[in-house]
This record gives sequence, C-alpha cells and structure tokens, in this order.
Amino acid sequence: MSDNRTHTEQGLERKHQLLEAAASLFSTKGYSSTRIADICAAAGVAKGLMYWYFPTKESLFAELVRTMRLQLRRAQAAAMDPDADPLTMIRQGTEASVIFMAEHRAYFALLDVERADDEVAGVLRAGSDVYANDVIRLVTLAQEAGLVPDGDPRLAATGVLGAVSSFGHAQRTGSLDVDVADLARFVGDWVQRALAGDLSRR
Amino acid sequence: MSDNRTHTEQGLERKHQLLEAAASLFSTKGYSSTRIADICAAAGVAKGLMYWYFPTKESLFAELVRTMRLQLRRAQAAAMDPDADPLTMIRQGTEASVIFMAEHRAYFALLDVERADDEVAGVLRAGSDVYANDVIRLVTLAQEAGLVPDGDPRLAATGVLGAVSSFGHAQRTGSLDVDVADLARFVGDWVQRALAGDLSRR
DNA sequence: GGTCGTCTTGACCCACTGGTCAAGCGAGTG
DNA sequence: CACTCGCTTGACCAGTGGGTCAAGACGACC
Repeated sequence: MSDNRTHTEQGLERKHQLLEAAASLFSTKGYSSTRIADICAAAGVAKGLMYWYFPTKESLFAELVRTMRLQLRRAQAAAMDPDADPLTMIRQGTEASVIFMAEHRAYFALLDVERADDEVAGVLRAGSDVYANDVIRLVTLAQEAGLVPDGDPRLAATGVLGAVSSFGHAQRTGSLDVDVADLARFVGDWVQRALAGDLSRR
Repeated sequence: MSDNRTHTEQGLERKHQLLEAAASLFSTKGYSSTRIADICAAAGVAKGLMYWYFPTKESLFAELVRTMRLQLRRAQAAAMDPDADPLTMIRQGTEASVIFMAEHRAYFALLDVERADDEVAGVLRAGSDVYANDVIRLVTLAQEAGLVPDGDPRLAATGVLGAVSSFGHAQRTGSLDVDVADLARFVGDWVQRALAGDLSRR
C-alpha cells in the first residue's frame, strides 16, 4: 500500500517520529503488547497515519530491525583494523558490538523474548536466577582454588549460561548439524577455556 | 478456577495430553500464534476442556516451563560430581545442559523468540547469517595463521556470536551493572580465551 | 483562483480468540 | 435406582486491535 510512495522532507520526518515512538514502546512493552494506537498517540498523530508510512505493523518493526543491524555492522567495521590478525579483528568486533549494544539498548531490547505476562515472566526469571546463582557459587569456589582468575563471578556466570543457551539454540534450530556428544564436549572445552584459559602465551 | 481441584488418574492423563499437544504446537508455531482451539484439536478434545485443567493459556505455558526447568536441573545435578573441583563441575553441568537441551529441543524451542511473521523472520535471519559468515571467515583465517586450533569454524562463530548476545542481553536488562568499557574488555578477553586459550597447563 | 499531490484525521469495520457456561455423560457408591 | 462427582462438549459471548476509508487541510505550482 505504501509502496513506491513519494515522501516530502516533512513526511520523512514524520516517519522517523513514528519509528522512534515505536522503538521506545516496543522496547518497554514488547512488540505484541504495543498497540498501533499507542504508537500513534506517543507520536501525537492519528491512528490512520501510520498506514500512510507503513503497510503493516510488522513492516514497521522490520524497518526498525533493519536500520539497527546496519548501524551495528558499521560500528563493527569501524572498530576492526583490517591490518590486524584475524583473532584481533574478532576481538575488536566483539568489543565494538558490546559497546554498541549498550549504547542502543532500547533498540536491542526489541529482540528480547516477548512474554510480558506476569506469571510466565516470573517463572522464567526465577529459573534463570537459580542457575545463575549456582554457577556464581561454583565460579567463586574455583577462584578460591586458584583455578579461575579473580574477577566478578557474575560476569563469568553470564558467560557460562550464555554459552549453554547459545549453543543450545544453534543446535536446536539446526544451524549446527554436529553430533550432540561432540557439541557438548566442544561447549565444555569452550567454557573451560574461557574461564581458565591462559592468554599470556603468544 | 481450576485451583485445588481433585483429579483422577484419567484426569491427570488428559492433562498430560494437553501439555504434550501444547508443547508441540508452541514449539512449532510459537506461543501467541497457537490458538487454544488448536491445542484442544491436537489433543482431540473440546475447547472448553482445557479450562477444566488450566485456568488460562498462560498458566499452561508456565507449567510447561516449570517442569522443563526442573528436569534440566535434575540432569545437571546428576552430571556433576560433588567431589570434583568446581571448574570441572561447571564443565560437567555445561555438557549435561547441552545434551539435555538437545534431547528436549521441542521444549526449549518454547523459549525462543516468537516472530513467526514472514517478513520479520526474514530480516532477522538474514542479519544473523551475515554476521555468522563474517566470523566464520575470520576464524578460518585465524586457524590458518595458527592462532586458533583447528575445528569446525561454525562452532567457534556460534560461540562468539552467542557471547556477544548473551553479555549484551545481561547488560541491557541491568543484571550486570558494570562499566560498559570494562564489560567490553571482559567479553573481548572471554572470547579470545575461548577461541585460543591454552587448556593444556594445569 | 484552480488543481494536484502529500499529509492528516478519526470514526468505523470485522475477524479473531480467550474465556464462559449450561447441559449431559458415565462410573462408582450406598 | 438415585445421587454424586469428575469429566466432556460445543455453542456462545465480548473485548480487542489491526486495518480501512471518505473526507478534508495545507502547500506548491500553474
């Protein structure tokens, strides 16, 4: 509907306003809980206007994601020194991503799981908290035993839990068609290296 | 409504059937896209019956999550040798989690992001593919340069991307109140150690 | 002033879906 | 047989919210 429509300067501005309002609402209330009426109200325009700039609610969201991705990509590219060795480049891209995501947390919150439902959110939160505490406890013990260098154990725990969930997700979605036992061993190694691995050589 | 209701053997069975059907549908179509009518149809019962066993759709979901968490926790506990050193225990728990998640992927898919919307899903997928390929390329180069041990570069890339997104998520949700620059450095170290760290000492 | 295209409005439509309910069934029990 | 209670049904209700549309306002250009 709003395909190949021409927009004036003012129109582009309005479109941007809608995008901003939507981003803010999506990131606080979640996508599905945000009504089109909310977005328009926040932008101070009538409901029908959204459909002048976007064919559907989804397409608005998609546009948001698209621009975000593009910006992140630029930040990564800018942070990576093309003359450095590949490992360093990965590191640079990683750090840049973390910083960029922190600076644009409202945008990246869009990608977080939905579930604003009280009960479900509670169960979910309670679950992860329990695990996190377990791992934090173990990391602290490991530090006391000199197996893991000192530092905030919560960071390490986040890393461990994140690795499990990321690899689990990848395995589940089929983007990794490796033997489960092999994968488990790899993740075990991965976590152990990340926790205790020696970086000082080289 | 279905509070303190007494159930016969048969009733419990029926409840379980509903849970099974729901799990299967949720994990393929996503929570919000799954209609209560769908669940009941899949279980071969009338729509009203669901409300005999569960007060709401959400509570059904919550119960699903709850049992899943419990099972995972048991699997972890079983895998961890209480006499081992803490680092080993973390490793054991990690491996057990990966395996457990693989064995119950249908359940864990429940926790994946919703978005069955064609357009959005496409944008999302396209975005992550691009990054993954970038990292895979760099990992391969790093392996050729002898900076990273050989192995499937897709696994390493999954780990890198997973670390970024997990730490980013934790930062965003406020569960980590550390300075962003510090966090970025930590994640950079983390990834670098996981990729190249030496495990052979100790 | 007339005309065209962009922009804006808000009442309206309607499909959809979570949830309700009155009624009925069937097995066990006294 | 009658009574209870767990179980089952499916028509029905009502709120919600994405999306539509006819009518105008405003500005630019002729």
